[in-house]
Amino acid sequence: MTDQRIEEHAVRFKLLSHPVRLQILDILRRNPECVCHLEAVLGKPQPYISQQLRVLREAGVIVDNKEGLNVFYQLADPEIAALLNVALGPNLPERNGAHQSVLSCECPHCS
Amino acid sequence: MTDQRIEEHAVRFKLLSHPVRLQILDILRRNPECVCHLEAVLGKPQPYISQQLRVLREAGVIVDNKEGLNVFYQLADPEIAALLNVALGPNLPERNGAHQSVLSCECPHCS
DNA sequence: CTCCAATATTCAAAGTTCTGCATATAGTGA
DNA sequence: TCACTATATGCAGAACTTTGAATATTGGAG
Repeated sequence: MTDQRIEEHAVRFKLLSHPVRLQILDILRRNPECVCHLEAVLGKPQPYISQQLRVLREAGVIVDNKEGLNVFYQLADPEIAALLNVALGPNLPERNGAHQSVLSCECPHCS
Repeated sequence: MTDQRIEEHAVRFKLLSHPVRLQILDILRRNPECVCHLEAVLGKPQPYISQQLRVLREAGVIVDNKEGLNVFYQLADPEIAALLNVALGPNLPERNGAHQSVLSCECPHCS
């Protein structure tokens, strides 16, 4: 295992070592969701959510998908998905199935 | 997934997000090793290694085993082992088998 | 008991990350 | 075009991590 390879893995783990980012990834591994949805579920200010999304996006772990005014993010990294499966438990079909609407989110997918 | 549970997982990932700690864990998942061995392999000063070992020990991820003057550390957390298997690849038998002696290490296991 | 070798602890400076806030951009509909 | 809504960016202070250096502890040999 070269130093450079170890460093890359450490950087990946660092992405997962932040509670808000970890929670975002746990949500996105089930369904693509828009920023306003994450804002509603996590109860954090929107610029703060966007900043964490940027970190994940620039690392290539998630990708964004514009739908009108909304931006839907989804998990795009199978290795991260595998790590989440081991750490947080598998992404079960019953959790995975339907998109859970959230009252406080007004996006097209929730309303 | 409660906030507290997410927080605990984030803390675990943080342990793995440091290159030296990650490398230590990658070595220890193969064999128990003494501090002087890690010092020789990693090429870092001894107090520095001991500090990272303390972080891992206090988190309950490794345990120490005194043999005379030497202290041998080993991985003691199956969940961390599982994460390492997914991230760094499996701990193969051929890597796992014999303890690799290191010239610059003078401990009883190396000489 | 004294010395030596292995490991542990403490502390402080330098660097990084986190978080909140103010503001910018971009897409949509009137 | 203008106003509005959703999202993104930039920046700065606070908090935390990292790293190195000096020093302490512990256990064994003589």
